[in-house]
This record gives sequence, structure tokens and C-alpha cells, in this order.
Amino acid sequence: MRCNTLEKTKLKHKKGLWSPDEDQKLRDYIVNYGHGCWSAVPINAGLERNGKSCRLRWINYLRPGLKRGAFSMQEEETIITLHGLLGNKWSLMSQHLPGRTDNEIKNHWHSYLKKRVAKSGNLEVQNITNTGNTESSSSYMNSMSRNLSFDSSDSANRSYADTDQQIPQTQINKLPKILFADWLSLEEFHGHNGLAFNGGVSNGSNYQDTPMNELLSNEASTDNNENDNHQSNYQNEDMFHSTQMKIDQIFNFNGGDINIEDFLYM
DNA sequence: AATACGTCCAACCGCCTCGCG
DNA sequence: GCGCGAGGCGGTTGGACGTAT
Repeated sequence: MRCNTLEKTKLKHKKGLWSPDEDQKLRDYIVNYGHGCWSAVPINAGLERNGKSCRLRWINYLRPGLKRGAFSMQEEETIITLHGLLGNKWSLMSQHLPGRTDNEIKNHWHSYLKKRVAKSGNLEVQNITNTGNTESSSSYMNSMSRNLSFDSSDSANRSYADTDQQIPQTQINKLPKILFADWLSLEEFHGHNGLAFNGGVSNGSNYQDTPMNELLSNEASTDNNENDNHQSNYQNEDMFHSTQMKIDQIFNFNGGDINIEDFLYM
């Protein structure tokens, strides 16, 4: 993927915040000529920035159609649900939140939603502890499983480490490492003992133990076994269909139309 | 009013993948 | 097949701003 106009000149690239003048130059250039090869953009637009910086500025700030301002409740719920499904796949999430950038979603998650999720989880824990009501454990499980995996060593749980929210270790130990977001009840879990997924780091990247990743890893592992299929990963047909229903809810709401098979290959 | 501390967000960095030569 | 550059992505950082003391 090489450009005709290579950025061979080793200019001293400016860093830091963009000035309104720089924004205007970049906007004018891209509106008139398109970005084409990003490394050529700063040269042609008369900017002392590198191509990457221009691309980022355009995508995250200047691009038409971006929503600015607070996230709506629906957007937040979508992010939380998608995070439960996808893990830190911000760019994938942004595809289902029109007008929002991956950076924006990521920032919002780290600054707000992560804490909100942790807090709601903690409240549930308090209810269990205070009342000793075992029935509430189901809603607790739903709440917690909505967004998190439970292997205390995995990266998803590290999100708790940088907040003051603590999940009691006894709770963690009782929990499966993965549940299927909020569509798997505790009862379903107990009815499907084989569902506790394996944790661990995969392929050297920051890989989180989300149901999505687990499905993907199962998918990868089934490449060598053609007798397996996606549906078998769900333990039974009911679970497969309830998962499909949940995905339908999310993606139809966002104007999409997708099935589990599609989802796996997004 | 001054300072410390916390939060948020724009931007940077490093890594990975892809495609061209 | 290999090397290189571009593009893309997620993690991290730094500074601006708001709030508490």
C-alpha cells in the first residue's frame, strides 16, 4: 500500500493540540481533494504534522457527521452491552454507534462507564451480603456478567484494580470466568456446567475473555475439526437462540441485521 | 486566593496487518 | 519470500479544566 507521493522529507513534525488554523487547512484540503494517501496530506495541505496525526485529527474531530456532546442513555447501554460482547474492540463498537469515534467511546468507557458498571456490581454485592438473600444472586450474576469476565487474573478484571471498587474474592471464585452477557441467568449457568470458559491471554495481544473472544477462539480451534459448529459452542439450541435474540436486539436497534455467524466474522 | 487533587479528553506511541515492489 | 511503508487499532500520556481543601 504505497503512495505515489511518498513522505520522504524528514520534516520536524509539530505535536500537541491542533490550532483552528491547522484544522481549517486540513479540512479544506480533504474536502477539496480527499485524503488519498495520508502521508501526503500534510505536505499538500501545508501542515507541519505527520500523516498519522492528520488522519487521527480528521477521524476523531473534523470528519463530518460526528456527534459531539454527551452520550445518550441508549448509546451508553449499547456500549456496555457491546463491551460485554466484544471486550475492548472500540473500533468495532464505533461501527454500531453512528457519529461516535472509537477514541470517544474508549474515553467514555474509561472515564465513566467502567466505574458505573463497577458501582452497579458493588451495589449488588452489598445487597447479597446485607440480606443474605440468595435469590438476589441471580440479578447479581446478571449484572456482573453483563459486562465482565470473572477470572481474577484476566485483563478485564484489572479494570477494577484502578478503581476503588472491589469484587469480593469469594464471589469471584464462585463465578464462571465468562457468562453470556445479560442473557444468561444464573439458572441457565447452573444448567450448563460446561460453560465456564477458560481464561488467559491469547495471541500476545491484550485479549480479553469475553464471550465474543471465546467464541472466536472456539471458532479458531474448530478449524481443525469440521464436525464442530458454532451452535455446539452454546451447549444447546435454546442457548443459541437466546443469544441470537440478544444480538438481534442490539443490532436491529442500531439499524443492523445480523446473525451470530455474521457476528463472529465482523 | 492559593494549592492540591481528580477527571476528562485529545493526541501520541507502539504494535500489528496488509499490500506493493 | 522479503522488506518496507501505509493504515488501523488499542493502550497510554499529558495538559486543561473543575472541584475540594
